[in-house]
Amino acid sequence: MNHLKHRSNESIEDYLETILSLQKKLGQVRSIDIANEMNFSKPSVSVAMKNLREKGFITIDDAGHIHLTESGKKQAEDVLEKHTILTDWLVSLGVDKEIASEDACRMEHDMSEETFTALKEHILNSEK
Amino acid sequence: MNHLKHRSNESIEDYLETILSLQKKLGQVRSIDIANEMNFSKPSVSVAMKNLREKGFITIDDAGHIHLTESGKKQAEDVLEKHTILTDWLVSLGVDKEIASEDACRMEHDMSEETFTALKEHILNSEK
DNA sequence: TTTTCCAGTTAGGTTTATCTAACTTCCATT
DNA sequence: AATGGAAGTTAGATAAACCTAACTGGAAAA
Repeated sequence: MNHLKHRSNESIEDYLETILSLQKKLGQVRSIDIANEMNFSKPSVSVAMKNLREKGFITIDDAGHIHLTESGKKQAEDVLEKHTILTDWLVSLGVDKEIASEDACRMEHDMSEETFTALKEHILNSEK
Repeated sequence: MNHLKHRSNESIEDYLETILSLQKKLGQVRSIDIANEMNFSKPSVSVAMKNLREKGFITIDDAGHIHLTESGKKQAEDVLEKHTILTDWLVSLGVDKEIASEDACRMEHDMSEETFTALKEHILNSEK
């Protein structure tokens, strides 16, 4: 058992994923939309957005609309892909959709690339 | 996407799992053994053990040996089972053993009972 | 017997990510 | 023009889980 690596940026990944998801759903994204979606307070999101901006994952325009940068978008897409694939797969195993999504939301941050690749391969083979 | 439930007692589960695992490996378990195994400082473990004791998951005898209570043992066994099954399964998908164990160590806290049951079922069916 | 070492504890500090309260700004309505 | 509401920010609090430094207490070694 190894207890070294630990959820370095789960919070960041969650925000980026939510931004991308809201972008698809609403067309544009403001802090308040994120707060509503994630059930966080406005200040929490405000501070988190400042952090994401400083890390170069998003920009915020004069209207307060949030845009993913290249690196932000890449990370968001990675996480969202994991979320989607995990959820669909769990549902295909018979897990309730709601629960599958909740579990995926946590597992998506914990899987190494290697494990994710192997899982995708496995799903592909199972479909045949 | 649901952002409500969040890793309530991952730390506790990790400690309980380690205690059970060390119990099997060493026969008896002291705080220092846990600190060494998990690469945590002595004070961190000391405080965590106080917490586990207060929650009724362990007892500590005069010699400083740590024993799981019924409820502690049950939870430890649950987590350890998840760890083992997840690791074995990932390995069977071609994931490197070391990485599989690391990923399992994190994912084991993320899966609902429902998901875990479905996964076990799936593994069973795949073996046929 | 004295010293040294090891296990454990206490005190206090750090980081992360949340919260509430209270403020600012701006826009829209009256 | 004044008021009210919505979005965002700032300040300060909190909780969890780790850390280091420094202490205690007992057992083994000198």
